[in-house]
Amino acid sequence: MRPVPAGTRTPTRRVPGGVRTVAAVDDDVAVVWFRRDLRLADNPAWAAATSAHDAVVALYVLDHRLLARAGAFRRRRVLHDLAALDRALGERGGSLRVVDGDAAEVVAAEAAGLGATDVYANADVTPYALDRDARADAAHARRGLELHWSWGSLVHPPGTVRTKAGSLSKVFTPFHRAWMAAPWDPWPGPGDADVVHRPSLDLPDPDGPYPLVGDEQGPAARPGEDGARARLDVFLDQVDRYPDTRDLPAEPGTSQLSADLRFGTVSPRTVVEVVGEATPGRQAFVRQLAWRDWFAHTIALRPEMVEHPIDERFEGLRWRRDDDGLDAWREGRTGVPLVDAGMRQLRATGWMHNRVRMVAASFLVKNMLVDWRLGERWFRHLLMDGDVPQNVGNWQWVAGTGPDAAPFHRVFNPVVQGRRFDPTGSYVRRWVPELAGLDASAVHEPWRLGPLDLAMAGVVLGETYPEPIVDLGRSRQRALDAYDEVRRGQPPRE
DNA sequence: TTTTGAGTTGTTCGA
DNA sequence: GTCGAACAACTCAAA
Repeated sequence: MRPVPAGTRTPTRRVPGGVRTVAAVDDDVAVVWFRRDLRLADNPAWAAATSAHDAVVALYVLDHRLLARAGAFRRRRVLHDLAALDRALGERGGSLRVVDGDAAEVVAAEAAGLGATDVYANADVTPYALDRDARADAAHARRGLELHWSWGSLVHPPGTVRTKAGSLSKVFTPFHRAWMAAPWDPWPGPGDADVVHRPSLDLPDPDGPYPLVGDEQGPAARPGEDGARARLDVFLDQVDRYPDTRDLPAEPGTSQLSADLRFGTVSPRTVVEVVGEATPGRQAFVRQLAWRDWFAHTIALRPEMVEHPIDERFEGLRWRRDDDGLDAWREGRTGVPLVDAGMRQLRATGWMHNRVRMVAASFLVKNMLVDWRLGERWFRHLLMDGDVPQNVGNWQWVAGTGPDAAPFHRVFNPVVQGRRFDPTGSYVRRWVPELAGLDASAVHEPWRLGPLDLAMAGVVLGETYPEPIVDLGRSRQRALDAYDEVRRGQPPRE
């Protein structure tokens, strides 16, 4: 990195009419490559660049391959977050320069075109990102540029939370202990470099002509750092009740920060610092962020887990092919109310309550005996917070194919889960309105009512609402048998 | 090396 | 309906 020459500082100028100019060519300009860290506060790459250089260009590369794959909710969210970042940069006299192309090549070309020698970015852990970033390293090296990496998306970077033997724990609890004890050097604050305005592509219209899957009725959450901070403030008022409300899908008991953490509109360290550990509720919430780090660290070490069960024995499990069932699951018409409610919430809003994610995932993998990878793909597509390490990690956890496998099989019973966590049935009634006439005692298992009682509630099973596509008891046993077979290494029986 | 303790989020059964 | 006990019975971390 070039030392900052004294006396060459050229402030970005505003000319009459509000058109901002490009910084002078002889400025010491660096590039900050934004990716999943769409914030200026508590952003190590941003801090490093703005501290070491006179001026910075904020760069974002539209990856149309990723945008096309993302569901409409996530795509909308990231485009709104980018617009918010652009506004925040505007307040510093600059803007976000948006380009498209192959990021690995484009970033280096942009830096070279600016006469910059240094590029700053926060690292990522997915196989896709690792490949792209390795190619970016090579492209920068070819041009004689330096690409500086920081960690900004995790509380602790991969490799820094170890067991006594120096490895990454395969069990969460010891990881959590080590994670809590890991030392904390706060990330440095930003410097006062000028933020340069560069001509830019327009951001795609967030509501533009991409194919839609859901019905797009989701609430328009406030994007960007301001939105994240507002959500954090709301959550702080209720975090002390978190242990009591976190599992109730009808209550606003969770932080609603998942998409913010996904796109980096808030720093996970900021969240940990602000929440603190003063009460059991705060401790329980911070523990969730340790899970987030744990899955990221695990995938950094085992990138193949995106496509393959960590426990290789499960490659041999004979998953059922059930195209109609998979469609029913996706569309929220399995006939199992809590599952259907969650799947419809996902389609309609791009978000599903975590408790219900577990129940819906368990239903697909255990009761339907469908390969977890198909469910993972669907969730990842639709979730606004869809994030490979988190989604894959949680799906493998539910499937029992991943780390931290319990010594025995856990098959969630969606009726029991519904009675326990949606005791009034209000969550089900909200998302499965055709069951709205059923009371709390019947809404989680309408098939237990007689036709007369159902008719009085306006329900005709098989017509207004499906019969369950599987028998919960029998399908549970089928899953236990299939899992036993695999775990005991027995050859498949014919 | 061996041993011991323990494991996010569960289910079912019977009193 | 609620509650406590029984179930399951593997793998990892750490002493």
